Amino acid sequence: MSNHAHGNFRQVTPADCVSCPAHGRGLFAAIAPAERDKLVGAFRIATFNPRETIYHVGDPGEYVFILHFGLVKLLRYSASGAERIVGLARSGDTIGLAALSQVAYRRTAVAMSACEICRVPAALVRDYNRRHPEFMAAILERYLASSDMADTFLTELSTGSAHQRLARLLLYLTEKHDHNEAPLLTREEMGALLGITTETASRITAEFRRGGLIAVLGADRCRCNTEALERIAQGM
Amino acid sequence: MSNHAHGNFRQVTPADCVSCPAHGRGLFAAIAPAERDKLVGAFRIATFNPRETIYHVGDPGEYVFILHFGLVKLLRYSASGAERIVGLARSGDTIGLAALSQVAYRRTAVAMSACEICRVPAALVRDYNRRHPEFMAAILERYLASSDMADTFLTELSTGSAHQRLARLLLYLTEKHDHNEAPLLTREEMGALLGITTETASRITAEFRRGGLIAVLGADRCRCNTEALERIAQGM
DNA sequence: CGTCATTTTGAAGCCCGTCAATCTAGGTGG
DNA sequence: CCACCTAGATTGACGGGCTTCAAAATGACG
Repeated sequence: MSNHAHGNFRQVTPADCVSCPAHGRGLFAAIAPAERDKLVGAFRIATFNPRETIYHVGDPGEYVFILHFGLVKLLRYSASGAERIVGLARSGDTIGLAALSQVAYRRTAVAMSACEICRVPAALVRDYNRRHPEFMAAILERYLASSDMADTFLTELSTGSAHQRLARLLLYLTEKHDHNEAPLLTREEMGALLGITTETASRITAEFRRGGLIAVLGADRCRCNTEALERIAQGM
Repeated sequence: MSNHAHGNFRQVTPADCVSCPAHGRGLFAAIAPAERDKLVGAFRIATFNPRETIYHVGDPGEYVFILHFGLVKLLRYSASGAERIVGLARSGDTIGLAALSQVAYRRTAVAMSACEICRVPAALVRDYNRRHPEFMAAILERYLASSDMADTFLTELSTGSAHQRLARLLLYLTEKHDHNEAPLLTREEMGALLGITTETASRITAEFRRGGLIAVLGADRCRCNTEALERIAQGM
């Protein structure tokens, strides 16, 4: 199964939660540590390299995943086989919520960078919620966040000119980082995210770089001129 | 408040649930009738005319709404004020789920046709779930459906040529009706849904009509040649 | 150094956005 | 009853932005 093909899954101890990169932000952020310590025995931590699949559309939904660090893309495939990115997950985000409804995953989740995730059995979440109904608030909060992101994708990243879309994407990716840094996606990923071709993504990225709107730092990071990108995002 | 500006809200009795157009499909479809009868006293049924607002983005989320019949659009406004339709609701669908998280509505819900809705206090749903944790499954199912729709909007209705998008939209609207009928949207609504201009929506609609791909029935209904539209949707 | 994937750039064509005019239908008041 | 008004739909003309197809450049890696 593709969700077992990669990542070294190791057991989780209460100590892991204390030092967790997503501490205070994950699905279980709000529950009492003593309660959480009773659950973590069933958790597993795993790392993924770029391009590795965390779960695949159609896989039976047995786990939800809490992203500790890294960037994950959520994919749907069109009838023609082309992939479209319908969501992104970052540190603290929970993915695979469909597992809570005991159905197969609706999307494919693929690491875009080095990632660490915490794998939680969906049955355990359902059972815990049965005994602590107030936990539903935490679950609904995740779904609300995912619904919000979908709206952002539709309003910000799927409308306007290609220049505007790419500017908005860079600003979106900058949000969660310091010093106006953002992960630099491949041109193909930009295309799949924005509904444009790889060539157009490349052309505009190169243009932004020449114009000093972005500065490439490493192989996969860049620094953004947010003020200038903001102007482009708004169509000026 | 815009969600009180329209619609005649009237009390609900158990008898209403028996004859409910969304019977067997609404949020409370799975619970025991005896249990439901204890809740319905707090429900309110209302009707809305086209263009009337059910709730507005920013309104405090106090209710979830179960759509009995009709078509509702869910809107987000871009920074420039242009409206983008990020979702549609049809018979049996539940809207306003953000209310369960005790936050303001994230979208605006507007009737596109004559609608009847059942208004349910969010506090009542949260309370019922506290006493019957297994009810969470029904709630998660609604969120999953809304997530699925968002993915469809991104993959089917925001990619490909304008011809493809409009064909896919007509097929999507046909799904829930007999005899290949579909509600006929205004050109402006088509544009807001597909990320194209009103003029383009008009041009292609007229083209489809001339080509016999759709036949206008009344002011707001049409019959679709699904086989031909299917071919266009796939890019032939 | 050679290979392969990715990125960049070029050239041509078309789809769609923009601006504008015309047409249609429904509603109102004289 | 009809002239008038208005909102929405339709159609035209034009230009530009994006896609498509193609080739060259870059860079990672054995």
